[in-house]
Amino acid sequence: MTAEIISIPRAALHAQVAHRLRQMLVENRIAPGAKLNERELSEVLKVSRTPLREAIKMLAAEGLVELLPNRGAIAVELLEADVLNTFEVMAGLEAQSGELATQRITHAELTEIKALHFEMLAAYTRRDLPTYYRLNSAIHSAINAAAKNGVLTATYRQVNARLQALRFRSNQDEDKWASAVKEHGEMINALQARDSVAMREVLTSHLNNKRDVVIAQLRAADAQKNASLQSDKAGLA
Amino acid sequence: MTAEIISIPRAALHAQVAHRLRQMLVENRIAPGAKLNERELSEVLKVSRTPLREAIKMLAAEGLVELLPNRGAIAVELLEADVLNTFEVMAGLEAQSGELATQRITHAELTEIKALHFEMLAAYTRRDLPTYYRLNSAIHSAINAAAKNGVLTATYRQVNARLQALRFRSNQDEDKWASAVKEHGEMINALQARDSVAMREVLTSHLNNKRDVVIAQLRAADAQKNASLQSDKAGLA
DNA sequence: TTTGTATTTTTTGCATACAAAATTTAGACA
DNA sequence: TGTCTAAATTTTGTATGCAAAAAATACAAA
Repeated sequence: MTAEIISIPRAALHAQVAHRLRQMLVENRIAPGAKLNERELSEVLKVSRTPLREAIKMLAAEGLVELLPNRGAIAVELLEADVLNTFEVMAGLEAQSGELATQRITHAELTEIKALHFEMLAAYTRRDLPTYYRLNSAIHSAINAAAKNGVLTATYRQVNARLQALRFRSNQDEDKWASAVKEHGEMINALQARDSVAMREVLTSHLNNKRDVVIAQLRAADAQKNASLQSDKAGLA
Repeated sequence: MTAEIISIPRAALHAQVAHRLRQMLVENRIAPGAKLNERELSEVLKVSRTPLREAIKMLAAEGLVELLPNRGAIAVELLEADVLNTFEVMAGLEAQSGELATQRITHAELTEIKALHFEMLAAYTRRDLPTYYRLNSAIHSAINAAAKNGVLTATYRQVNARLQALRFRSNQDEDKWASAVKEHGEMINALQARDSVAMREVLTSHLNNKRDVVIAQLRAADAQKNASLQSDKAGLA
């Protein structure tokens, strides 16, 4: 008797590589604007260049890297304008997800989202940022899933992927954090009341607030960087 | 003096191949569900399998083909549910484009859209379907461009690409066509009045109507196919 | 005929090899 | 020292080769 059928034919190499690269990009282990050297990466990931290149092409189609003719690929660099644009689209997608979710969510789904919400409140109370983030994005995904539209989910995932790289280096401002939690409460209420207008509104402003937090962080990081560049220069002079 | 820099380094092979495959998929020259045989395609396109495979991976990331582990790629088959989902997302994206366009459109852009609209009316009057379609999609693209959000444009293009394959085999019902034209007039008015609420509404219902037309065509085509299968069976019996 | 199985053929997936382009380095000259 | 040019090196892009998996075929048994 063969034990449970061996297979589970683990993902093809190019898919594995794409996954790992995606992770590296999102975690900023590959800096924005940095070149993806094929020989180097193929050594690190221990695969030949063929599946590596296939993976890079997928990431290019996803918008995570940019292809320069005869010069390989670089990790995309998100200028402030890009971030604003991305959040604008995300706001639209989340608003639509929420709106549809109020119409299509099942009792079980709503129950689960409420449970996640309480878990998130616990993480918030403990100021446990990693857990908070995890639950936060789980809730947003659950709302999206409740909209019962696979195309919307795929689109949402793809657009959101670009922002992950930014979110990674973020620690919250207390006031903003408090309002984000409050907004989440309002989402639950709107969902429960099946109030699609309210849902759209709260999600739109929620995303706008997220956008403001991220932009503020970006600017702070930029100022930091410029300051240190300045002091370097002074040191050299 | 070097004459103008020779370059124009025409797109890399994998990009050309991706372009041609995209076209073949959209024009239904590769049937939905059909397998993409690598050897065969590489002979037809006169390239080796390497850039071909890279192109296929890009199309997979774009959602135009599906990758089956160890079994290559197949052209995605859009079930009715997928079509509905795609139109739902497109409606959201178009509504957002229109809304933003009312806020950001320039005088020159509006003027050009009006001109395109009149050209489209001419094509409609002549019942020149191909020209009508071309102008129709030019107008929608122009509205999208007026929203001044590159991420929105990219997302719009990608989601829309899936539908192109369907639109291709469509000839209009007279009444539906008339209302589509009327809705386009309302768009122009809303844009001119910078009325974002009206713009959102007209685009949403415009897309819903498009959806209904496409679904009706799909069902008609399906019925046709089933009928002919039935008669084949009868012929054999 | 159908069904199951073994064998052949085809096809995919990955690695390697080679060509072309870009980058870097070295050297000549001012 | 600085700058331009040319050779060397590196890197990307494409083709080819080989192994493993899937599909097709042939054949035996019910």
